[in-house]
Amino acid sequence: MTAQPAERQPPSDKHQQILDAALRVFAARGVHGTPVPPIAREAGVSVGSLYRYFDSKEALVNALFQATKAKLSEHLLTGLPVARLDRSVFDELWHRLCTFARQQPDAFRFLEMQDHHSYLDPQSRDSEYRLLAPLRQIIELGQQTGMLGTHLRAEVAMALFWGAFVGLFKAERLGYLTLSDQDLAEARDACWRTLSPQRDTAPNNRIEP
Amino acid sequence: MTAQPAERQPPSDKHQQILDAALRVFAARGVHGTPVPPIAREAGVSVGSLYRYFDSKEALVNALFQATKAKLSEHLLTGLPVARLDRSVFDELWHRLCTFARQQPDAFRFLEMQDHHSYLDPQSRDSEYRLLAPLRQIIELGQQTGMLGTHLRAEVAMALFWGAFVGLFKAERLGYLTLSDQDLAEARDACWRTLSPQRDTAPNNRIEP
DNA sequence: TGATAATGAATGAACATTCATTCACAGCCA
DNA sequence: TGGCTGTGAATGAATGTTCATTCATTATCA
Repeated sequence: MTAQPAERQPPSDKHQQILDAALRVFAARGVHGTPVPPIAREAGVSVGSLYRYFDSKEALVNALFQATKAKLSEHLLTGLPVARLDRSVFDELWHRLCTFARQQPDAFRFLEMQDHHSYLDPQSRDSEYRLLAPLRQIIELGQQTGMLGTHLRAEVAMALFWGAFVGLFKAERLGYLTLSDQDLAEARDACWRTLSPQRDTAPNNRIEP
Repeated sequence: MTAQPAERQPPSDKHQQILDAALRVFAARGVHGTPVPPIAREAGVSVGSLYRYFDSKEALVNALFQATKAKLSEHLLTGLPVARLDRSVFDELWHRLCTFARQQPDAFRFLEMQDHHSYLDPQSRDSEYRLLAPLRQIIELGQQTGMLGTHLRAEVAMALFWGAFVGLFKAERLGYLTLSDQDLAEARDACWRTLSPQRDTAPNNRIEP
């Protein structure tokens, strides 16, 4: 993008400073609830500068959404062995979800909040799909190879799983609980049991090998 | 305008009309994203009248939140047999959740949206607790009577379950899937399996009868 | 010096809230 | 009966505030 070789600190990247600040403020107060001047203040720049880097608040929201979505996609999917979905891959995916939610709580929250939907342009909505599609593919693959049960349609399985994970961290953020590592491991096991083939009550609907 | 003495419609309750309209508009556009005049228009009253019934937008949001939360509590808990949590009680609870989400989608959405949190007063936050506390008690009871597994702390189990359910309908609202009755039944079974005692991998930690 | 970046007060649009006025009707009087 | 009046709900233009955005000015640097 820029051709500067040297910049020690990344002061060149006011662009990035602004995105970072916006993420913090949006995560705390929502998009509709956040005026532009506080974003600039948080980023340590003037309002005018902010508008030098982003055409409008809407453009800022969309850029932030896509960047954050891409960061999550990369964090979850990069190098993930997707040839098959067995227990170890599932555990790895869970671990990555947890580290993202823990290390980048603002990003996680921002992506899950709904109040920016009216701002999002088609490209942002696409970026949503670029995360969800691979995840669904992984689940479908798991079902085809018999590692996951087929008692749930893949879309339904994904909605349940994703919702459960989000619910966990949402409950923590709202102060209803505090998640220990053991809690997370137990929740992971519970989710795996939900997705894995039924052993007792289900009729035989396994796929021929 | 009309001089009818016997009020056929219940125009007496402008209060209720305004609450109903606000629910519709908030569910569609969010609280921060909704100006007051559209609410009044949707309710068929003037802005001035709205302010006769509610001191401020904030007061309206809080009244609506508490009323809606109470409606959900009543829908879920009234007459629910809570002496024990067995499969039939769980199914009944699931059924009630589904009918609420289906019949009152605006109410369901409004309660789940986060963007009104900055508006909520302590009393509204209390009303949140009045729904969650009984649900957690039910889960704890289920664990004590051995109907539910103890592999998850009750708070964690609740967060997973609630999150999964919300995720299901959120995915439908966003157009990622369409939930058939069969999907809902299968999701219900999957959630029950998540909560019920582990049969294969768990050590014996049942409670003495 | 000229070009580019940064600034924050200024601008106008959109907002929440108010209030002077209208309106419908019940009670009252002649 | 027909007109007069007090009352309080209803109205929406007016008000002051907050917002997103602009731009004249200043600072920076090559």
